[in-house]
Amino acid sequence: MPVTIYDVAKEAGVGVGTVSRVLNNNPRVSNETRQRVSQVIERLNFHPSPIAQRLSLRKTLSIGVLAVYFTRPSVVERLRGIESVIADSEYDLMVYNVETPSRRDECFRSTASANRVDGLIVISLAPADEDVGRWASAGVPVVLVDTSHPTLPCIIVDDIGGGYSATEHLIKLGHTNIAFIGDPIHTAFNFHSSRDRFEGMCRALKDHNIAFNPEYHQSGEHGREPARLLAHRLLDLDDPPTAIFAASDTQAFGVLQAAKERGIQVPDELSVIGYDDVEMAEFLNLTTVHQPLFDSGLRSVDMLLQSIDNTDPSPARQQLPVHVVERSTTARPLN
Amino acid sequence: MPVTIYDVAKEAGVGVGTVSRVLNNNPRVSNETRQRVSQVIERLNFHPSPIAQRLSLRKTLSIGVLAVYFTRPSVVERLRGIESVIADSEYDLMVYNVETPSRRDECFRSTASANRVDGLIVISLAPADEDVGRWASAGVPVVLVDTSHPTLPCIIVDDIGGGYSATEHLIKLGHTNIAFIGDPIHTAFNFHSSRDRFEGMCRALKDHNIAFNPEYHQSGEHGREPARLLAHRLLDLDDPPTAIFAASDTQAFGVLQAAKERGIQVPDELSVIGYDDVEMAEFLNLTTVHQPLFDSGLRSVDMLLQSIDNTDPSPARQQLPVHVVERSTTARPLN
DNA sequence: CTGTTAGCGCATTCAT
DNA sequence: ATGAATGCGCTAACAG
Repeated sequence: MPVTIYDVAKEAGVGVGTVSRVLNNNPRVSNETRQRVSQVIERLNFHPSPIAQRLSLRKTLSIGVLAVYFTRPSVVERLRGIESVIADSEYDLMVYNVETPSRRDECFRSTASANRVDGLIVISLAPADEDVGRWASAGVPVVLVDTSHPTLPCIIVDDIGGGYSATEHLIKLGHTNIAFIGDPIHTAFNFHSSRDRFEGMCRALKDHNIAFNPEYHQSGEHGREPARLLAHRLLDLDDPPTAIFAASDTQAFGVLQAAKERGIQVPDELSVIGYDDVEMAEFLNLTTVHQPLFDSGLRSVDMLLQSIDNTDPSPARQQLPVHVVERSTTARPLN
Repeated sequence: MPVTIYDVAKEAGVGVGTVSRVLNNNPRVSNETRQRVSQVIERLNFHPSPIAQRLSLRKTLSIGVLAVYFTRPSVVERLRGIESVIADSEYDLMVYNVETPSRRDECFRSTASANRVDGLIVISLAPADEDVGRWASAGVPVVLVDTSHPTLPCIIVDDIGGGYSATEHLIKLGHTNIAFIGDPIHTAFNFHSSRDRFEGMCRALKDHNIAFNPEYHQSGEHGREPARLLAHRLLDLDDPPTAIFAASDTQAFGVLQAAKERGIQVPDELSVIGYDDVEMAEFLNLTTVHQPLFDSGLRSVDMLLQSIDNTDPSPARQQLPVHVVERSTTARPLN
């Protein structure tokens, strides 16, 4: 039913090889026949079958993106960066959303067989050596975003540094009673960012000789609502914190909500700082740590395309900068 | 380099046909050989090449989703619905994000050649008859979401009804000075939802014998910031509205921001109602019109898969219900 | 039940 | 410069 390269060849009175050549802008074809063939292609509205091309080329012409909770604002922003460069390439974008460990394993496995994707971008998921081995032996280039592995190229942000900066910002304002709200220590996906940001906080505290009250460390499922509950718990303390550092903007929003519910003024009675600088952060005037999400997606594709072309196996490692964006949820403590 | 079906066949001492049969659970294989072949498949870690399968089956085994601004909260939610059912199917998900008319046209065209996708879901973009014709002649099933066409199956929400309900909610509260903030009348993509919601508003006003002040109709680029500016313009009026209906939650957020900037109390001095009920709406206690976004994605895939299997050309048309969710940004007008 | 073979639509030698 | 032939990896129809 669909028109094939043979139809074009016959109609133009040439061989399929010639048609293929004009299709691929191969210079080894006379201008005259090129014209003629092009006309026929146009007239027959012929489009080469991507699938046949792929089989013949032994390439899938598509790159896969493996994301956890691709509905989260930060992930969406990364995806947008990825899509923006893929759109201008010859590749198709295949999205795999994972929300359970089993789904993750399935995705890790299925992408590791040849002929599925020409390259893979993994966001925030830490692959095991075993997974990395499978990709390697299948010859599938992989670049990691917001996660890392010794033998894989990756784009990371300095979460420890970010946590440090956020805390330092608070300290310089005069806070010493600083609390932290983050993800559980052990998540199903072994996320590291919340942990690292907390680590950065601890270092900053230590560098400034501020003792950390263990009660000030609260963690729970990622999300606004859990964070709201944790904030209440913090505010219920005999000696409540004067500032709260949330491991993500989403969680910071929960803190804001809790403060509002108790009639606690932000930033006068309580300073709040988040992390990510998602779009809503600006709207809510949330002081937060900005990280280049869109850019991280962008760069990951660049790296991937590069490692697809070059067989250069240099496991590059880019660390993107972060900086705190001061808005109106942080201020000097009252007394 | 990759292990093929031939390798398996040779290793197992059978023909490729047999291997193919066990691969596809064809019953015409003795249990004994099935065992043996399976073992070899396992041992060689063989995975059939999807591309070769596709070429042979004359199916792409992938479905495309064409979305505008897939970073918008409402779109993300739809995508999530789509992905959730695709993940459990044999199909791959290819995402095409369009942010310019030319990119849209390119996508419309490229998906309309056979062998690109087995089916297509188009979100919020209104295809021209010409496009529809191309898909039809290429034999590509298409289902529309949040947009429609006489000859295509589509999932829509009752935007007019939603606009009507939102307005009625305001009217019942006692408002008569009701303004509207929406997208431009003519957008690059000819979006209809904002228009329809406004239409619903007009009908409600008319049914309640309330005259509409033309000055109360403001439209501008979609987004929080433009909406904020429009809200200020509204509030600058000699006879400012006591309630504002925004065509989307994002725009309602802009209105909230403007009110805050002027120290206008919401809902006491100004009622605000949005549309969509995105996640942030709940956080901000925004009264809004809820529409089943996730569900719309879900259903669209169901319809698509169905119209891929059945050659049943019944252009189904599902209209999903909407309802206003009353939270804390609407109240009786002051006087 | 199972092996063999002919496509699927295109890219690519290899001759010419 | 161009046509013919071969292969990409798999499915399905056809023999046996």
